[in-house]
Amino acid sequence: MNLFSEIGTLVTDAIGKLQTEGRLPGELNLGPVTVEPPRDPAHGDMATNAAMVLAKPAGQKPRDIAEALVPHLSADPRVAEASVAGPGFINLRLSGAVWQALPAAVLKAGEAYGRSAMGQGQRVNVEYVSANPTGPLHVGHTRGAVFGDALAALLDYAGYEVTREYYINDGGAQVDVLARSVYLRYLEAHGHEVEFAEGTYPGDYLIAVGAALKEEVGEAYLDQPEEVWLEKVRLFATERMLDLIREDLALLGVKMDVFFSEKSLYGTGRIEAAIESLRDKGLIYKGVLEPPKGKTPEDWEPREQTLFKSTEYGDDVDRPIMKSDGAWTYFAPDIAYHYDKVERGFDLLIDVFGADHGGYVKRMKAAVAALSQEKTPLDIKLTQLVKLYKNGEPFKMSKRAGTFVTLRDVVEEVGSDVTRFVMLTRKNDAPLDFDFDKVLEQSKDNPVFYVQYAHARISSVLRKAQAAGIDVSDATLAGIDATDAAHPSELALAKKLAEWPRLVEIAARTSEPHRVAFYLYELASELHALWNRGNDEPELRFLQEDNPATSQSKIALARAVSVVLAAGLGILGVEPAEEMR
RNA sequence: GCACCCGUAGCUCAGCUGGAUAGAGCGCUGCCCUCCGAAGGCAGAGGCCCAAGGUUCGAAUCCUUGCGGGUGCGCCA
Repeated sequence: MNLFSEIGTLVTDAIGKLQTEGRLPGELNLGPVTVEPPRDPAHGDMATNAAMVLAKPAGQKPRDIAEALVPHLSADPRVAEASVAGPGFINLRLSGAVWQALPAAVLKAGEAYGRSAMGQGQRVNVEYVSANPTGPLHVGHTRGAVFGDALAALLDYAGYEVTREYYINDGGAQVDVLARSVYLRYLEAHGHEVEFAEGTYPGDYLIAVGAALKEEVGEAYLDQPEEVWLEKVRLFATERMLDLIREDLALLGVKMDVFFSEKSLYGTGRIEAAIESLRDKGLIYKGVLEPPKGKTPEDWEPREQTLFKSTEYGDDVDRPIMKSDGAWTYFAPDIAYHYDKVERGFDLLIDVFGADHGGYVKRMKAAVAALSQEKTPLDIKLTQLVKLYKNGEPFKMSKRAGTFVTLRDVVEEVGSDVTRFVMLTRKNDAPLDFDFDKVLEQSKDNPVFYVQYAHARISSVLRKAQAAGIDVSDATLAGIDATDAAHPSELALAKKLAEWPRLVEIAARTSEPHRVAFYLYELASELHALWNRGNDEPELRFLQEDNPATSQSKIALARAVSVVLAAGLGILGVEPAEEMR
């Protein structure tokens, strides 16, 4: 049930009629024809650009085509008025009956109102977070987690089959550093004095891991060389860190379908297989790269490395996959990992990276294009930095001292719902200011509160109606036309509801969950406007104590609003509030 | 130096695969609770959409160049 696509069909049908009449050429691309809400509500309920985009291919004036379409459009009972305006827009005003039937239709569909078949069950893999398993998640990861999770939910809602995936970087040198750091904590647990040198992780969160290691192995690793304990401690520590990360994600309500281990790619021939696949395409060679311009590393010297010819697929320079000492670079297992994703048969891959990985985008796309013979598209979404504030003052964190603001810090301070909603009220590629005090403010400039408040108000109406003995169950309301909700403010609300399915498709197509958050804010705003009018005009209140039938009619509209609010909040991963405290 | 992202109201930001007179919140000005659903609502002021070219019937949106800000740039992950 999507009013805009229904009217869209009406428009294309009308064009079809003109074609059979010979009034328009038979071969026309209807792709650019859109039906959308006009910017100015005075223009009507919907507007189509059909006449303008068909003018050139049809070799006719836009206004002439529009005039010819109008009679076919106004013949439909849903259309109250069709008129030509401006350069050739056709403005449509829909009959009151259409709007009055909408709430019931929403309630019949329930949470599924707004779900779309756009994705056609295509399989999408969304990879997000993928933080190194060397410590707890921090604020930056939080934004990636929230964004990726909402994007996944949005795509699911839009009809895609979504896999949520986390890539564990447990194969590189950083997990050795972790192991050595834990070993120091282990020594400490045995009462030794230790010092955290450069290149180790001094964070307190490893104290417990060191103690747990002592618990596990006793004195076995004391005074032993690295060869004895490194691998075992690494395993032990990464396991613990993953548990920690899983707990952190759970705090936000994020659940992954797949945790994919980088280590599983080593020693199994899988990296080699992926590289071979590239070699077969003539994309692997040995060579020496130019030093990077502008910021040349101190110790630069030309060395021969094994390179991937990523420039073939739009990258700026070819990228090393093997170091001069013969070990793989980080890029090699990444290629193998994406090769695996391609092989698993996904129709679309999405990676969510932090902005600091922006330089990685081109080479990754090049790799996937080469590995899949340009059949599997890879979309990479970057999430920009989060700046923390407290009382308007920037919140400093020191990574060197190992004290950084963690996901847990944030969620424990403001809660999962607020964290998620706030982080989704900004485009992913725009930096985000996160003020611990502002996000908890109970006022209009706090969108979380504002949207929750709207939902809570409707819940309150439902409770009061029930207490007054009025049947306001969804089943009953779904059979009631909102004929007693025909005031302009009420119609405005119904019209906003009609936009929901359309918005879902736009948001999914652009992979921009923030659009959902903004829509919810607008919908809440319409609700509050109507609600407040009830102060001055009691006949606009949802609950009319002395008239159960009218109440049901109006409450059907209100309930439809809360259904959509709940559906939208569901995509964002936020629990709708039944009452405000 | 190169690549990517960004530049919209005093501030923070939306802006629909290009569409009509560019929107919201904050701040500012004025108004709305003797009773009723004010954690709210209504109205107003405030714009060279960074600049200059180009494409188009039509550009904040697409292309080119310049300016300004952020991020990143071999054998780290």
